[in-house]
Parts: sequence; C-alpha cells; structure tokens
Amino acid sequence: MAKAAKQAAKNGVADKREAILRAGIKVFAAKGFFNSKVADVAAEAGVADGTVYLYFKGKDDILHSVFDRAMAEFIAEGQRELEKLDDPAAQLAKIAELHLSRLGADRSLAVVFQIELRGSTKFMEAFSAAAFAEYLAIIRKTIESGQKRGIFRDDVKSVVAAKIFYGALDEMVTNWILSKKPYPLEPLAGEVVKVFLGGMRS
Amino acid sequence: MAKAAKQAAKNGVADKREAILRAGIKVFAAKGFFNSKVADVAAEAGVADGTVYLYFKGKDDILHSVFDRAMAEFIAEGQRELEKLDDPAAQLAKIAELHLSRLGADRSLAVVFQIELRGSTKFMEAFSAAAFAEYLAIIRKTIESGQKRGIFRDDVKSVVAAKIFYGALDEMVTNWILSKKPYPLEPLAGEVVKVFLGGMRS
Amino acid sequence: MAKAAKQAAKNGVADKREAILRAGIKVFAAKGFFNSKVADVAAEAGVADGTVYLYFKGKDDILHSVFDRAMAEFIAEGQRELEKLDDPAAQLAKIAELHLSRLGADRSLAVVFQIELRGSTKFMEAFSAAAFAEYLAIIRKTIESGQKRGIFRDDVKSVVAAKIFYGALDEMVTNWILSKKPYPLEPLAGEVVKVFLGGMRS
Amino acid sequence: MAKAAKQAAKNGVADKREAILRAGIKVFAAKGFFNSKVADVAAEAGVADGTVYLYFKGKDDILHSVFDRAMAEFIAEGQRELEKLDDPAAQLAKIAELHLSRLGADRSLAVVFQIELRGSTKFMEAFSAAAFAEYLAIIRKTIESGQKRGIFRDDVKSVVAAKIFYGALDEMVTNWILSKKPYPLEPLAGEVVKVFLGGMRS
DNA sequence: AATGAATGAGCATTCATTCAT
DNA sequence: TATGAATGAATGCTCATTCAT
Repeated sequence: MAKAAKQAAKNGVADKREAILRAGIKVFAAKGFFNSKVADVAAEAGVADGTVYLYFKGKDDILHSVFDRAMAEFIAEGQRELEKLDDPAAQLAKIAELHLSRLGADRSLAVVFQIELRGSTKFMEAFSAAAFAEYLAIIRKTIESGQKRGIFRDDVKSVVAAKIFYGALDEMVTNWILSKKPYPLEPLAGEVVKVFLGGMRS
Repeated sequence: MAKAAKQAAKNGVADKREAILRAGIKVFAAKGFFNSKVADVAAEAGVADGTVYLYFKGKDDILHSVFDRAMAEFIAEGQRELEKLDDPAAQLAKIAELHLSRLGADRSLAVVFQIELRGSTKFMEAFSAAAFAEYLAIIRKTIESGQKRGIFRDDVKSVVAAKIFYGALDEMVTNWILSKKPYPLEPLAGEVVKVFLGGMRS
Repeated sequence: MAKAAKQAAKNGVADKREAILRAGIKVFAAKGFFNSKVADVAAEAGVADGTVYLYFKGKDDILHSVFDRAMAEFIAEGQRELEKLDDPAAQLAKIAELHLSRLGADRSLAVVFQIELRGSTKFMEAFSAAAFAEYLAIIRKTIESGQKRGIFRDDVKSVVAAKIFYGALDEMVTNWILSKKPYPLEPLAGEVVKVFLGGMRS
Repeated sequence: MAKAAKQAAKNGVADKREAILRAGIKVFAAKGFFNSKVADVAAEAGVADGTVYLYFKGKDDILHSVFDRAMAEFIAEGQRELEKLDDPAAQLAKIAELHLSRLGADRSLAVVFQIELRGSTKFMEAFSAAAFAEYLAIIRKTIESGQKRGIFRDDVKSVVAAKIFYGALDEMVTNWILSKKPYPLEPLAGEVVKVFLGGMRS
C-alpha cells in the first residue's frame, strides 16, 4: 500500500472514530449516559451498531475516551499557555479563562463533563482520578510557586487552595449548564480570579 | 384501636419507609443509582421487593425522596442556625461548617449528593433545581447583607460570589469522597472561609 | 343465637358474597378478566382485598361462581317455563326469548358470558362444559321431542340442530355486545326462531 | 449482494417471522394467550426471546398478526371461490364448507380464533371488528342476492340471517374444539346449510 | 473494515394471596 | 368476620454485545 493510501486509510479510521466520539458527546449530553443506547450513538455517527465496537471496547469506553481526549487536549493547551507566562497570578487567570472558554464553547461537552462523567462512582474512581489529579496538580503547583515568591499567603495549604479555585470554576460551569437562559460563561473567569486572588493575597 | 397502638402502627410505617430510604442511600452510594437494583435496596432494608412500592412510586422516587428529605433538613437547620448570628461573615462560616460537617458525617449521603444525584440531567433539571436554588439563595442573601453593610466588596455580583463559595465547598466534599485515604472533612470549612472572606473583604 | 339473628347473619354473609359477585361481573366486563385485579373487585364491592378470600378461593373462583350461579338460575327458570308449554316449537321460542331477554337485560353479565368466560381454555374445558352441556341438552331434548311428534324433520341429528339453534342465539348476543349503537336484543329471538323452525319443519 | 442471496435472505426473514407466527398459534392454543410467555413462543419458534421483538411489536402483536393473516387468507380464498358460483344457495354452501374445512384442518388456529381472540375485549373492539365485519358482510350480501332473486324469504333481515348462519357455523367449531373425542368438522357444513336454507326458503 | 440480525442476560414492576391483628 | 400491609414469584421487554457475512 502506498504511503498516501495508508494516510487516507488512517484518516478514514480517525474520521470514523472521531465521528463516534462526537456522536457520543452529543447523545450522552442530550439523554444522559445511562439512557443512551449504543445504537443511538451509532446512528448519530452514521455507522452501524457493530462498527462502534471496532473503535471502542464498549459503551463505557466511549465515555472514557471523551474524557481522556478532552482532558489531554485541555492539559496540553493549558501547559502550552502557562509556559508563556511567568506570573502565578496571571497563570491562574489564564487557567480560569481556558477552563471556562473551552467548556463554554461546547455545551454538550460541558454537560458530559459536569453531569455524565460523575454518574458513575466507578468511573470517577478508576479513570478520571488520574487525569483529574493532574489538572488539580497544575493548579496546585501554580499556587505553590506564588506562595514561594511571597505573592500568595502560605497559611492555606496549596492543595486546599487549588480545590477552592477549581471548585469555584466548576460551579460556574455547572450553573451555566443548568441555567435556562443562556449567557456567556467565559467572563465569569475574571470574577472567580478576582475573588480568589483577593483571598490568597499575602 | 387504642392510641398507643395507633402510634405504634404509625411508627411501624415510618420505620419501614425510613429503612428503605436509608437502604437506598447506602446502596446507591455503594453501587451507583443505575447499577442498583430495587431488589438490592429492598434486601438492604429487610423488606420484600414489593414492599418498596407501598412507600415509593419506584426507584426514581427513592432517590428523589433522599434528596428532598436531606435538603429540607439541611435548609431548615441552616436557617435555624443563621438566625442566631448577626455577622454575615460569621454566617458564612456557619454555613460552611454545617455543609461540611453534615456531609462529612454521612459518607453515603455525601456520595449520593455529589455523584448520583447529578447522574440524571432530568433530575437536576426537574427536581434539584428548586431546592438547590434555595440553598444558593441563602448564601447569596448572606453575601448581599455583607455587601450592604460594607463588609464585603460589592464589585463582585452576589450571585457569582455565592457560586464561588458554594463551588469551593462542593469541591471539598467531592474530593473527600473520591479520596482513598480518609480524613476529616469539616476542618476544611475554615480554609474555604478564610480564602473566601479574604477575597471578598472590601 | 336467636333464629332471627342467625338469619340476619346469613343474610349479611349472602349480601357480601353477592356484592363481590356483582362487583366481579361489573369489573370483569369492563376490563376483562385477566386485566382485572382482585383489588378492583374488592373495591367495587366495598370490601377489603382479604375479604374476597373469605368467600371465594381466588380470582378464578369468582369467575366460575358468576357462571355457575347465572347458569343455574338460567336453567332453573328455563325448565320452569318450559314445563308450562307442551308444543316443542313454542318451547324453543321460549328458550330463545329467555336467552336473549336475560342477557339483553344485563350487558355486563352478557360480556362476561360471551367474552371473558371463553378466554380461558382451561375454564371452558373444566367448568363450563358440564353446565353448558346441560343447557345444550335441554335444547336437544326439545328438538328430539319435536322430531318424535313428527313436527321437526329428523334427517338432521338433534345434537347438531341444537348447536345450530344455540349458535344462532349466541351470535346475536355477541354481536349485540360488540355493537357500538345500542338496540334491543330480545326481539331478535323471533327472527332466529322463524328461520330455525322453518328449516326444521318436516 | 447477488439476487439469489438477497432472495435467500428475504426467505430467511420471512421464515423467521413465519416460525414465530406458527409458534404463537401453537403456544397460545395450548396454554391460552394470557398464560403463554413470550419466552414460550420464542422457544417453540427456535429463536431467542429478543428476536421476537425484531418481527413483532410485542406479545399482543403476535396474536393480532395471527388473526390478520388468517383472516386475510380466509377472505381472499372465500371470494375467489364464490366468484366461481352463481347460485346464492351454492355460495352459502361453499362458505360453510370453507369455514369448517379450514378451521377443521388446523385445530390450534381454530382454538386461537374461537377462544383466545375473544379473551380481549379490547382486541375484539379494536381489531377484529373490521375483518370480522367484512366476513359477515360477504354472507349478508350473498343472502341479499338470494332474496332479490326470490330464492330466499325476505321477511328476515339479511343482516340477521347472516348472523344466524355465521353463529351456527361458529358454534360447530367451538363445540368441535371443546369436544373430548375427535370427529371431522367439515361434514357438519352440510347440516348447517340444510337447516338454514330450509329456513330461508321463500 | 463494515454491517446489522440475532442473542439472552438482566430488571423494574405488578398483583394474587396470606396472615397477624 | 374483616382488614390491608406485606409478600415474592412471575414476566414482558430492552439493549449491549457478538459474529456470520
């Protein structure tokens, strides 16, 4: 097989996997993970039911893959952006901005993240723990660096402060999802940062 | 039937409903709502499968009832305690303390609240919205009263500040649940309050 | 216990059994035997669920008792009336008249007889056979007596002729039940007799 | 896919649906519709439980389909045969012959028609009404044509006469089903016709 | 790789019947 | 006798997954 053909095939593969992943996000967000049928996802993706199993181990795996991929992208982009900044306060502001702009740009993805991924204790324990911990760790390290520089108070443990920061952002997203009237999510980043930095100022 | 007997019968009824409710919390927390069988709950409660349907409309109704009852108790206790205090800062500290001590005292209930109740978009939209909004409203009003008194900065909307405060507390609980090693939850209330009040100081 | 009291008690018993029986006819006719709950019958009769079992062995027994009692009454009345008549043709006319007037007077009873009693092969085989055969036998004997007197042709077996006569009457009832617009059932007796006697004239 | 293969697949589908339909007739006849489990039908048909739902909406649908198909075939064959005859009397004789020979050839089908289909008032009202009315209408029209030709008396309404004729045939079948000793059903057609035509002779 | 017909384990719910009061 | 709360067996239907084509 020629290189070009291989690439095409690879793209084809990627396209199909991608389509199923997107369909999963859409369907899970709309009906909830447990109420969604694999057949729904397959139909939405425009493939046969059985085809789903060529790309994923099962229904759970679609959900996990949604999380894994989005989280990986999220973390990668975050680290790329953070490296450009030196000031911990500015870094936290960037994290908040990215967090809310990204989820605010894809309501379905946000629903899956805020609602569906938490519906399974098993999942939370087994899968999200690692990636999620990695995300929290990035926040924590940023805070620690601020504490070392004397910018942030250090009578609050960095790990606790990180949870406070993350929890505040997370709640913005959850409320935004559940709200009946639409409003832009990203601007709330500034508010969270304002209060948090105020509270952490040394 | 004598009064005493009537009372006994009433207690019997209450006991059975109560037993099913408790069993529901335990089972849902342990296996997740969607993975729990009505039979599991019945067995845990020590009643026959069919008996569950004498006290609840169905599986969903057990979950909803868990939420309704706990939330009602929570709000009632909260308001009772808040009335005793005058200072908004002290009131927020009390809310944080109650929030974490209550959920920290019943891990299963906490799991149901943090994990299972969110697994159902439908539920979140239809049921929790009202009671949940009421809880957020209590926090918001407390903040507003602090803003009016000039204690809290007013360049942050009270509704946003309330979400930040609630989100921080909520995240403490979620992390506590997911943590592999046990630790006391309530002490974190002080940390959250410290940072939040710092950030809201005018 | 005084005789009067005993009688009263007996009446009470009879009343309750009677009430359940009537309730059974009404409920079975309205919802179908298999779709009727014992609780429905009890409620309709104004007694507790458990009380039904003091008077009947179970749900089936109610249905059987409806049949047994109605059939016994029907046969008793029929024989009483037939004895008054001598002419076999007049006797058949009387049977037809009684058949249609009785069922035409109680639509619910008719529904139970035409529809519900046949829904159970078991029932048809085990119970109705006897009483039903008795009814057919009365018709058959009437026909035979006409054949002996030379009034009716005897190149048709009496048992077959009896089924024809009964079947014709039966169909009148079934159609009447299923008809959307109400009409008097009894007058059709004359038509059936007219054709049947015409066909049996020797 | 080649034409031959397509045809084979089509046959496969038809075969499976057909097998379930036959199994339904057999099982319903043997145990009664309400006492039959879908699993019984599936087992009898040699397919998995779930497969039944690929071909039928549910248990009810199997019963309805049995009726629809048999009735359609029955009416089609009847009309085909009736067209060959001119004499209304001969036509009625043919109807009787077909009616009894067809049901007499398939006891299970007869049981379903005579017993099970009537167990559901709903069914009788909603479904059978139309097809059943069509069958009665064919008989009625045949009688009317006889009345117009002066062969049949016209002091009996054709619709009533049709019910008498149908009722007589129907009763032959019901008795045949319930009879403990087997006997040929079809010969009774002649007896019914003999009496009916005698009664309708003008 | 892709299909989609077939599978069959799994489960919420109903309801006839019992029995302690 | 009467009650009605409690029981638990019974079952129609769904849907994740497989596999022959």
